[in-house]
Amino acid sequence: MKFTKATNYALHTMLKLFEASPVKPIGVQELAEMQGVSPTYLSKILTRLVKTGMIESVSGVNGGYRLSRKKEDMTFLDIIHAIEGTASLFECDFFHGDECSIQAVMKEAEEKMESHLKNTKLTDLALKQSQA
Amino acid sequence: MKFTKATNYALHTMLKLFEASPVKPIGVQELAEMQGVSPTYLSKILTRLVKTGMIESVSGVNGGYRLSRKKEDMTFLDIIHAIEGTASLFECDFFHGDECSIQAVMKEAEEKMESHLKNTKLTDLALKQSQA
DNA sequence: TCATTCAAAGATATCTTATGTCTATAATAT
DNA sequence: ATATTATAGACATAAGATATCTTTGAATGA
Repeated sequence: MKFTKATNYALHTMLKLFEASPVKPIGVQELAEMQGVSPTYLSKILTRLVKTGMIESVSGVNGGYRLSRKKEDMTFLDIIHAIEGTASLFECDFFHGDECSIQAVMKEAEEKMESHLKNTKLTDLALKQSQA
Repeated sequence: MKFTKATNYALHTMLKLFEASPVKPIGVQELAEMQGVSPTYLSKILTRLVKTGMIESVSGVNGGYRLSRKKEDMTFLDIIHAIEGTASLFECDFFHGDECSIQAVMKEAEEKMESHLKNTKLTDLALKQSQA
């Protein structure tokens, strides 16, 4: 079990967009080069962020991507869910009488992780960096 | 990102062994049938638990598997690590000046989950079931 | 209007991992 | 000895990750 590279690309791109102008979009070309990944592949990842409404895409000359929401709202969990999906990390499909007690524990554990990711926003990270 | 089915098999098997006799082993045949998985495949999974010292195997007639440690010591995290490995769930291999701040957040989140899995033992689960 | 510059979407390719099966081998009890 | 059982290794298949390439469509600037 591992987070996908796509999630890493998404997080780094979001951080970059966060630090950039909220008006002038950044082309996928530049974003991709920055991370050593092909533009078309990154674009495919970013399209998923567009669909969740976290970023906007602008076609045409001088187009690209920029944040769409208030900066303060962007949580790690939002970004991760957009890429990895929202399904539970552990699913027991055996037939038990009622709910699987093992699954209950796994779910609790997952919620601890998600809670931290939900409470951490891009803002927090930018703040951290400016302090360093 | 998902936990593997192998982890689910391992957890359920451990719970079964936990509830069973600490002396008389249970054959992989029975354990496999219980979960609708082939004996050789389950055996491959259980061998990893043997290598970490959590369970013992007994060859030959009336052989099988049984717990090897004190029941109170068995944590979810031990079992999961034995199957999934202990590597971090998120690894940023980009070149940043110092540590990647995104990775730092992800690591914290993972530790929240691991903390819960480390503090939850098979004992806790058995207790829960007897109460229900 | 027209050419250029972009993102979006679809088809396809490759590699890795998950999820097994099958067979041969070693250990053990009767 | 023989039947039973775990172990190990080779092998097979399917799914997911990680892309690339090409076409399409939208927006802009001239």
